[in-house]
Amino acid sequence: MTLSTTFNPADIETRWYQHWEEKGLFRPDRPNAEAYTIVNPPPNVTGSLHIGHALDNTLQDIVIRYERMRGKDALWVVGTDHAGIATQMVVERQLEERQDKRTNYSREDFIKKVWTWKEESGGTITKQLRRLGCSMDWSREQFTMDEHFTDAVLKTFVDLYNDGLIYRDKRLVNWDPKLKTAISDLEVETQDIKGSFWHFKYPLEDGVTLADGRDYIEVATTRPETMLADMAVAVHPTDERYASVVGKHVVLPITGRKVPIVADEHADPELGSGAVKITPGHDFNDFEVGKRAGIAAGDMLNMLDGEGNVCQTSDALVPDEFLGLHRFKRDKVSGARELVIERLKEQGFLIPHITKTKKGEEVELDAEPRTIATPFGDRGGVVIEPWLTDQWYVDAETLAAKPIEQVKSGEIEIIPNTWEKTFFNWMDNIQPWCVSRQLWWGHRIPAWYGPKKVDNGFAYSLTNKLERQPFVASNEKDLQQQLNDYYPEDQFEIKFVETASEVTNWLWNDSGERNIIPIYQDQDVLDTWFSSALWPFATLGWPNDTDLVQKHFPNNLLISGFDILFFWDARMMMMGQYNMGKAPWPKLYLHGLVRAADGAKMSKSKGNVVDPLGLIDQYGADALRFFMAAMESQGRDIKMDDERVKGYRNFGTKLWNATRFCQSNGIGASSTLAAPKARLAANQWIIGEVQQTVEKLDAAMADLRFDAAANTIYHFTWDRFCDWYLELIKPVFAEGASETAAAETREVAGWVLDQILVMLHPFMPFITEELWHAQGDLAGTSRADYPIITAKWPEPRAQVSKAATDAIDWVIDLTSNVRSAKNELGIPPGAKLPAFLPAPSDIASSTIERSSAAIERLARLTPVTLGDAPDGPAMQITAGSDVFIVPLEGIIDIAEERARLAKALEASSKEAASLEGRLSNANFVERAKPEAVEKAKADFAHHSAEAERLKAALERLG
RNA sequence: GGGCGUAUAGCUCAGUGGUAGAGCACUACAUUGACAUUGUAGGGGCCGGGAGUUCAACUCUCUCUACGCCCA
Repeated sequence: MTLSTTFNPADIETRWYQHWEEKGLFRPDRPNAEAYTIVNPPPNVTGSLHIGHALDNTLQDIVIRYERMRGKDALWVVGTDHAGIATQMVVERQLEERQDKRTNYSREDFIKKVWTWKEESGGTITKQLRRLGCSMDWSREQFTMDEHFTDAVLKTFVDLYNDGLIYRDKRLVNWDPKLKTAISDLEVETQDIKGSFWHFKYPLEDGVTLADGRDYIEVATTRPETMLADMAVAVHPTDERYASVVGKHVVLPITGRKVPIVADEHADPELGSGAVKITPGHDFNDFEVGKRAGIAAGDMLNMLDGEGNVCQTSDALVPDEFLGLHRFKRDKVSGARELVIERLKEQGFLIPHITKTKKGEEVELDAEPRTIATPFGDRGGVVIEPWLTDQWYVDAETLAAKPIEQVKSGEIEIIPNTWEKTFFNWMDNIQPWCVSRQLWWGHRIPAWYGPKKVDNGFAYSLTNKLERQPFVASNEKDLQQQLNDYYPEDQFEIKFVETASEVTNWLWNDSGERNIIPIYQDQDVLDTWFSSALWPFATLGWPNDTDLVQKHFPNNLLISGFDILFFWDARMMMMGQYNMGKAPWPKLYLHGLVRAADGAKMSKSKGNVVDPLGLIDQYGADALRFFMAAMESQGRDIKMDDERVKGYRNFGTKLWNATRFCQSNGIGASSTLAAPKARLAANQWIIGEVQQTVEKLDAAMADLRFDAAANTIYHFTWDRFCDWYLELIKPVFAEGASETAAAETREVAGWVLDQILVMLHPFMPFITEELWHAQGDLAGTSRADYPIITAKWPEPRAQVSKAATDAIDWVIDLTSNVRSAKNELGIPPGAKLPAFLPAPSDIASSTIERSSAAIERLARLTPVTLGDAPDGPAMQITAGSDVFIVPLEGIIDIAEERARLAKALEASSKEAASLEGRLSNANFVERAKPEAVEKAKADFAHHSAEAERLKAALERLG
C-alpha cells in the first residue's frame, strides 16, 4: 500500500476501529496468559462523551493496550449505568413535551417506556468511546439493570440486611422537593447565596421574665417559615442570661404552640441573642437537639409535604391560611416565609434590623442581609429540604473500616497519594448512607411488608411504617418461605397487593376474609451508586462463581476522576470487601478535571464546554489522546489547549512522512523481535537509543506517569529518529554506496520504525496500525494476521559498542557546533567548507574515516584534512575534545569570530570556575556524596578543557 | 472554621538536594532532496515573598501572600 502524501486521520480511524472490533482484537483469546483487568467507570446511559470522559478513557486505553501488547489477557470491562434520577428525568421530560406525565401510567408501563428509550437512544456514549479508539471488550458490554447484575444487587441487599448492615430508620433526609425523592448527602451541593437573617420575639409563658426583665426571648433564623413547626427554644447550658428560664416555656406566635426552653450546647452564646429556635423536623442540627431533648423522631412535627408546600402539623396548630403555600417565594409568588414575616410584623413579634446607609442615615430593615450556605440538589437544582421520612440506610461506618485499613497498609495504593488524606477524612466521618430513592426507575428494594405479630393476632400500624413487618428476600421462593414461616399456611392465605393503602382495605374488610394477609413490596428503588459499587465483580458474573470472576477479580487498577472518589471508588472498596472479602483493586489512580483554556471549570451553563468529538474531527483521535496523555501529570487539572492538540497532530504527520521516507528507500517491516545485527555506527547507535527508550517508557508506565511516557516516545521519534538517524543514514542510500551497508541499514531502520510504532501504539492506536500494515505490505509480509494491536512489546536484546555510540554522539556534537557557528557568523547554512584537524582524537580519526559521508552531509565539512590548517582567517569549531579549523578567507569578520569564541569561552570558564570553587571547598569534598564529588570533578575537567581549547582558538585568531 | 492543592520562560506545564527543561508563541535564516502540519540556530527565567536546615535549596522545614478545590 502506498501512503498518500498527506496524513488524514479521518480516513483511517473508522476503518481500523471496525476491523479491531469485528476481529475480536480487543480481547484476544489468551486462556493461559496472566490476567490484567480494568473496569471502566460506567457512564450514565443518558450521557454523551465529554472531555472528562476523553481523558479518563484515554488513560485506561493506554494502560490496557500496553498490557495487551505485553502479552497479558487484558480485559477492559465496559458498560453503562442506569442512572436512576437522570434517566427517569429524561423520559419524563419527553412525556412532558406531549403534555403527558409519568403518573398517567402504571409503574410497569412507565418502566417499559424507559427501557424503550434505553434501547433506542441510550448509550450514545458507547459509540463515541469507539471514536476515541477505546479498546474495551464490547462483546460483554454491561448494564447495571441487566438481569445478572440485578441478581447481584439483590443478593447484596439481602446479605447486608441479614447481617444488620442495612436497616430502615426514621431520620431527616436530604429531600429534593422537585424530584420528590431522598438523595444522599454526596448529592447535595452547598452554595453561598444572598439571604436574610430575621429576628423574632418569642413571648415567655405566664409572666415569666428574663433576668433583665424582658418578657420574651429573642431568636433569629434564616428560615422563618419553619417556626410553624418549632418545638423548642435552645440556649447554651452555661448562658447566665437564660439560666432562670430553662425548663419554662414560650408561646409561639401564629400557632400558639407552647414549647419548652431547653439547655443545649448547640446554642452558641456568641451568635445573635444566644437563643435559637428548634425545628427538629426541618433542620439537621435541630433534629439532634430535639433528640437530646427527648423528642422521638416519630413525634417530631412535620409542616411540609413532599413538594415543599405547607401541610398541617400533627397538633393541628398551623392556621388555615398557611396550608398549601410553598415554603418560600417561588416564581414571584409569595410563600409561607413571606406570610410568616408579614404576620409577625403585624403582631409586633418581628425585631427590625437597624443599619446605616452610606450617607449615615439610620434605616430599619425587616432582616439583616447575610450570606447563607444553602444546600441544593445536584440534579434538580432546587433547595434541599431536610425532611423526616422512613428510608433504608447502609451502615457505612462498619463497611468503611476495612477499606480504611487497606489504604493505610498500602494494600490499596491511591495515586497520587495526596488524596489519601481526603479519603481518610471522609471515611473516618462517614454517615449512614441513605440508599432508598422515591423513583420508579432502578432496582426495586427487595423488601415486602405485612402486618406485625402482636400478642393477640396481627396489627398494622397506619402511622408508623417502621412498625410494619418487613420481609427481605432476593427471590420469590425465599420470600414465600419467610411469609409462610411468619404467617403459617394452615391459617393464612398470602395476598400480594400493590400499595400500603390497599393493605388497610384488606385489614379493615370485615367480610369473612380475615385470614387473608395482604403483602406489598417497598415502593422505592436503590440509589444508583449502590449498584455501581458492585461493578468490579458483578460485571464478571458474580454472584456466580464464574471463570471470569476467578481470573479477573480483583482487578488490577482503577482509573477515575477524583470527583467520584467518595461516590464510587470508596463504595466499591466497601462492597468489594463485603462481597468478595478483598479490595477490588490494588491501585486507584485519580486524575484531575479538564478545564477550559482560561482555567474555568467547563459547564453547560457557562457555555465553555469543549466537545471532544469536535477535536477529533479537527485533529484526529490520536492527537487528542496524545494530548491527554502528555498533559496528565499526576495530581493536576488539565487546561484545554487546542494548539497543543494541533502540535500532536503534527507529530502524527511527522511520523507519517518519516514512514514515507523509509518506504521510498525500500525500508519495510521487520521480522524479528530482537534488534537486527548491526555493524554501522549509526545503526548501533539507534539500537542503543531504542533500548533506552523502551526502558524509560516501561519505567514511566510502571509509575503511571502518562506524561513522561508520552514525552519519551515523542522525543525519541522526533529528535532521535527523524532528526538524526534518518539524516545519518541518507548517505547510505546514495548512488554508488555500499550495498551491504544499505541492506543492513534497511533492516535496522525497518526494525526501529516498527519499535516506534509499537511503543506509540497505546497512545496513538490509529496511525500506528495504519503504518504498521503499510510497512508490512512493503516488505511483502502482509500483516493481516499480525495487527499491531496484538503485536509484541519491544525486546531489543542487543549489545551495542560504546565506540559506535560515542562516534555518533561526536558527529552530532560537531554538526550542532558547525551549524551554530555558521548561524552566528552569517555563513549560509548550506555552504560546504573544508576543515583541518591538527590534533585529532581517537574518535575523530576513526569517525572521519568511517563516516565521512555523514560528516559531509550533516556538518557540511569537506574535505576534512587531518593536519595543520594554512595560515589566515578561520573559524574554529569544537567537537568533543577536538578543535576543527575552518579557513574562511574573505568570508568572515575576524572580530565576529572572536566575539563568538569569547562568548563560548566565558560560558565555559564560568562553569569551570563555579565547579572549581565548589571543589576547593573542603566541606563539599568531605561531606558531599562521593558521586556528587566525582561528577563535579568530571564536569570541571570537561569545562576547563573546553575553556582551554577555546582560549587556544582565540589566540590562534590573533 | 477544618483539610488539601497550586505558584518555574510571554502562554500551558514537567522537573531534581549538586550548572534550570519541554511544547506552543517569539526572532533570524533556510525551500527542487520524507515532511512548511517542515528544517536549522537563537533570545527569554533572582523557579511567588521572607526566614531557617545544609558544604550546597528551585528542590527540605517554617511563615507570609495570591489563586483554586473539598469538607463543615
